[in-house]
Amino acid sequence: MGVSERKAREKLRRKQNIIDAAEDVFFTQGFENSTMSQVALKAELSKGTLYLYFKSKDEIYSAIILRSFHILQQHLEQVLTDCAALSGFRMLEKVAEAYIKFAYEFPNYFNTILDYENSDFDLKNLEGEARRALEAGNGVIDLLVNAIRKGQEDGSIRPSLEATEMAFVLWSQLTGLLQVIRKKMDIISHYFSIQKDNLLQTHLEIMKKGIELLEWKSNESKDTIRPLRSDE
Amino acid sequence: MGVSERKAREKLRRKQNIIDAAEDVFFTQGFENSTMSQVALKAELSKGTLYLYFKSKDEIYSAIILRSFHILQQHLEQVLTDCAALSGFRMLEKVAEAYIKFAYEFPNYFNTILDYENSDFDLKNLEGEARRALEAGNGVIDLLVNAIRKGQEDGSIRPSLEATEMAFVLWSQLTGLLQVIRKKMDIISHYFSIQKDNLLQTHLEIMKKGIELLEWKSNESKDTIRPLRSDE
DNA sequence: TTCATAAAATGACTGTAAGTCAATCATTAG
DNA sequence: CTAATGATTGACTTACAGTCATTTTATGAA
Repeated sequence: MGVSERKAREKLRRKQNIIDAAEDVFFTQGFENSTMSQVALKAELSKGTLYLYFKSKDEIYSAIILRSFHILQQHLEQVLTDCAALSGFRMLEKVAEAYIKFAYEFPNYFNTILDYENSDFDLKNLEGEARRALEAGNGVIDLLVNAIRKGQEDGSIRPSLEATEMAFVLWSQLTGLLQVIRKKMDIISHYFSIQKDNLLQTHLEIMKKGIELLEWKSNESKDTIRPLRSDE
Repeated sequence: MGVSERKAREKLRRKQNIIDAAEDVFFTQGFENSTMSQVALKAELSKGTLYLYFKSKDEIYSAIILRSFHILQQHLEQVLTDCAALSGFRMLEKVAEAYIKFAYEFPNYFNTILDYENSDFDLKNLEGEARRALEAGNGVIDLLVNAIRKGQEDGSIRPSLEATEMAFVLWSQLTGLLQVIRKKMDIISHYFSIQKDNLLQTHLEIMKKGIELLEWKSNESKDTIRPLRSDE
């Protein structure tokens, strides 16, 4: 008969509509300054109805976080597909660049990822949208792990570091830097004369030296002393 | 006559009492779950009185953040004093270790620093306790900048990277990693078999390779290919 | 000691927003 | 057409941040 299937589809669609409306409201006014009534108005539903689809305001936000990770994951997967011919290390560089690009092209989605990173997750917390968001985040880590493994096999990445550990470290470090840039750059630049592009450049250079594995050639020992900046 | 001086001192002391009480309440129950009435009760004052000393609940939290940065700064300064004889790079390593130690010895203060890092600061936002917290944070960065400059002068740190930029990158990266460890480690370990100590170890190894400047000796080119793990 | 003035403290009150639920409306199937 | 099931509603409850008219306490001059 297909009635229950249709119902289920409609329920899904309405859930997505609510998330769309919530994104609109939250991204415009900020999560704290937004009310469920505003979301309801935008979704053309009553406040009570929202609670038939989501347990709480936070649950809606978790659904947006889940979206953010899915979008990020799609972008990173695209990059990895496009760069399949490159070395594992080069792929990892491309992924880092893609994450940085994501942070600037989708500032609102990136902000939700930052909120996710700062939220406490304990095992009780872990159900519904929140669990799905976590697993989507883990999916992004898996992409990194694969690139790192490839790099360790093709000899472009130091094999002495365990791939999963390295993936978490790289993800956490870059997210930390992007967080400072996003949240504090405007103000910091009143105290220090630094620019976000230079911070990212510095990060990428340090990481390159930190994880890349170079073939041994005596005239290329990049770790050794040099008179001046190697840039440009 | 000294009356107004005494008044000012008493005002300061009572402000600190309120912060003490707020720490107690916020650290026990979490900021969101705490009420101003609870803080007032703990401080043995009425709710209204709190607002004579602080503009808002957030303002009290900012005062706690300020404390956190002061405590961290004191610890890092102590380490830098103790290690004055070491190379700039070794000092930087010691500072990183001290920051990690701080995160574990003062979990509540460290958590407030994480909240600070995730909070939006725009120029209007920037007054009162919040401004002081920001400047205390900048003080920590200055410590790093000095160690880096020293390392670049004594030849232990790559001179090609600008010291202030590098300080921000190092601070942001390590904070990012500590954030993931603090907020997600419990749950992540149900999906990946990783341990916090290994993540920190990996981070420190990568950073060492990334920023340390080595004297050129052909038998020490650490970046070159090697058959197996170099650990142990 | 007394009293007027100012400073500090109070807690009942207001406004706002998350979340609930009894009542209403819509859909389906017999 | 109608009963039953499911979806929707918005007035209501609860909780808390922040306010302010009133009360209490401290100060210093007479």
